[in-house]
Amino acid sequence: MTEAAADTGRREQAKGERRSRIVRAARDLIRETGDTDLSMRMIAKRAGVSLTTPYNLFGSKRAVVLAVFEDERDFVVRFSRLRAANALDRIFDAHDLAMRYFIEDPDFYRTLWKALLNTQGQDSTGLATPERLERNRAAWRALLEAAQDEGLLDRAISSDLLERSLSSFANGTMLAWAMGAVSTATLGTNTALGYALALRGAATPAGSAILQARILRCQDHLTGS
Amino acid sequence: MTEAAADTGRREQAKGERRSRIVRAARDLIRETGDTDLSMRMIAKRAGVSLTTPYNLFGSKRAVVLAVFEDERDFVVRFSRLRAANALDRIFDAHDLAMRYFIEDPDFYRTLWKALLNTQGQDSTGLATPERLERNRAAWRALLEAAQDEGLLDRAISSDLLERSLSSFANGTMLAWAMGAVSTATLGTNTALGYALALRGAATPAGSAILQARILRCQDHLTGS
DNA sequence: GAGACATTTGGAACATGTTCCAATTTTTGA
DNA sequence: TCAAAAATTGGAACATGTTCCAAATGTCTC
Repeated sequence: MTEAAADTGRREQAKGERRSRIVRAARDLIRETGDTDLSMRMIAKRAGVSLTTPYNLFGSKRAVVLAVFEDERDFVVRFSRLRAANALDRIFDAHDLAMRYFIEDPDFYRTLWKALLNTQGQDSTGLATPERLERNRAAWRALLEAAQDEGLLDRAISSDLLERSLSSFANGTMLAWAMGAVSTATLGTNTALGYALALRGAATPAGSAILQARILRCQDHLTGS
Repeated sequence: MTEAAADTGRREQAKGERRSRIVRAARDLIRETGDTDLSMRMIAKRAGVSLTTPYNLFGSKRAVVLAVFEDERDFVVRFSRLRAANALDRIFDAHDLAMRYFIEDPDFYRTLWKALLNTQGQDSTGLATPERLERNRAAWRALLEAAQDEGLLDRAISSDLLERSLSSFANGTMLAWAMGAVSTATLGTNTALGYALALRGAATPAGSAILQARILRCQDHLTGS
């Protein structure tokens, strides 16, 4: 009996097996039928389990979809590889990294988003698992603090609150996108513009110049051809 | 037969009567039972109409809720009465005006928001009627352009895009609030901070000073006691 | 007033998310 | 090996949003 037997017992292992089969079934169904026909009964049938099993393992349809979302999207691990010259550019590289998912597979992620917005129950756990959320926030805060260290962002403005603002802005744009008010083509530039504006509101003179250039570039891209 | 008889016929009048009875019933139900028990069958019973009538008149439950929302909330008409010294302060006064609804009646509006987020159908008409949306946007744009005229915001940055950014930010924060990630107590300051950051990203040096003060004030309010 | 028209009505129906239950299978611990 | 514990299973049930239908009710035009 090993020391880590507690979470590797046959029972837990089978549970994990079923769990991932359900997530995979949900993902494949969204990929294939895009939005329509994503019912718990179908997911269960596809995963080869009973209808009640997903409820035992996840609790609700929303939780299943959330698991699909988090299974697909873990870009934070790639943050360390960003190599842009200054911290502000690294922030926008990270932003590109995050957006790429949505832009390259819009139908899939739009469906996911819309499903996550359905919070008729009283749980409403937000758009990510608490742990995942905290990891993401910490990664973004690190980027912001690097920009402060490089003298591009004002130290007087809390990196925590700034991160919160950027995140709210991103979610607002994603919401507009999920509802069809923002096209996939302009999604990336739209959020980049918002990031640049908010960051410039917290920038030192040195950072402000860099960000102004980016703002104007985004603007050209959105208004010009 | 009067000149405006076309839309005042007995038939249309009765329709409008039923329409407003349904909206009123939905509003009262949300007010009384807060979130739970807002079903089409209940709305219909309360309004004294058949279950199919709301579908004839509005099309979906979401459309009924949207009608409740717009019936309650038309703050734009009060914009003209804002009398703050400079255009930037007027923007924040307008923001306060908009937020007051949510802060003074959080349960009601949270329920409304959550219902509007449910877009399982393929219509997904956004968070407001197109006409209403355009009116709101125009009002905000006017405020932003006034700030440009007063030399507080940079003319090089499009008021249209800036408005879009502010609106996305507000929606993102409202989303977090509707999902419980942001408390009602901090909702106003949270959105104000985001507005101040984004606006400062588009400000002239004169405007920048005003906004920096506001940013620090918001920050104190959010972090301090 | 009479017929043509438009709407509402009641009711049933469907697919959905979710919960409950007793019966069954699988895993665990001695 | 065997009994106890834990989980899945099948099935039914409930409330929901939504749609369909024939019958009834109202309104308009002549």
